[in-house]
Amino acid sequence: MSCGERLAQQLREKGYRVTPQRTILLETIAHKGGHLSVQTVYQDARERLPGLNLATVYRTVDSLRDAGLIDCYAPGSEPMQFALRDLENPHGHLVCRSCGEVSDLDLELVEAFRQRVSGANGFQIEGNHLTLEGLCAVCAADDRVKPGRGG
Amino acid sequence: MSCGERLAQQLREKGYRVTPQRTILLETIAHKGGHLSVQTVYQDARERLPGLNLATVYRTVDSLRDAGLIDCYAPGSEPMQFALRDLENPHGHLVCRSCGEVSDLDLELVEAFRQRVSGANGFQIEGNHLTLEGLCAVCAADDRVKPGRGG
DNA sequence: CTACATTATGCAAAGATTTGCAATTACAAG
DNA sequence: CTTGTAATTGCAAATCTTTGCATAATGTAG
Repeated sequence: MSCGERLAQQLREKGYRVTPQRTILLETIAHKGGHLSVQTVYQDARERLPGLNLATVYRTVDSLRDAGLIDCYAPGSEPMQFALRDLENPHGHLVCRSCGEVSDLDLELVEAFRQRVSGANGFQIEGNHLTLEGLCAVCAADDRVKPGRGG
Repeated sequence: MSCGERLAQQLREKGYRVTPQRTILLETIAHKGGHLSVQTVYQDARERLPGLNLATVYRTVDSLRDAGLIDCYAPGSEPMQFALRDLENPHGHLVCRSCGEVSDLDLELVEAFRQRVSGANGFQIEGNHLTLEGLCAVCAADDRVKPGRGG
């Protein structure tokens, strides 16, 4: 079973229908790998399925996210991005507000926090979808980045 | 010194210029209170400053966020929302993916997590801007919400 | 108060994302 | 394989958000 087929199977198990559009989008996402934008995936997938509509890509991304196959995040004010969820090594995302760099966040670190929040508020944070904004180590060290804004 | 004046002062101290637009937007935000959308604030502020442009509101919200006067978050797929930062009681936001409810997250809970992440990745999470998605206590208890999607 | 450098605004256009609706299609059941 | 229902798609239009550029305004220094 190919990678794309396995993902389609996961999707079906979540109660979603497996359509040619979704299959091709899933294959495209898996093939490209890394952090993707809607536009990127759209243009790539369109070569194999010319009639594909942008709205479908948006809706599919939403479905894939709901199904837990991909994780989404919005780096800064740029268009949304997403990545295939890594089942071997589940992790969150840390997005640097200054340089836009996206790094991985170990889920173990999240878990303790998750439980404390759950205990205090009853709120269930989604560890896997977790995306946090802030400053990466490099930019945080750079004093110029934010303070006072007085370059 | 009025509330709006104090906020304008904070803005100036961060290196931003204080313009009529910003002043009125700040007053509007402070006056309305709670969780606001760009549209809401735009329409309200426009009554006092008819020439006000929507792009200016977007840019101002961005500046206020940078200056740390407001906190932004995007509940679900709806338009962005924001709220005046509560200096007396700094907190993050918990947004329920199911019902959209926004609740407050005690910053103390975040702090320990923040430090662990900082230690592991050198990444500095912005506690004050922190907005987390997940399921609120009510929706999490509701079994129908997500699992299997086989309602 | 005046002049200056820089930042902010308005406007219009572009880009990103969502939504309503009719036609199509996947999947389950017979 | 045929039938029926509910989910999905494409399309077009509506929303939301960002951006380029010329003009106007702020805050600083003389």
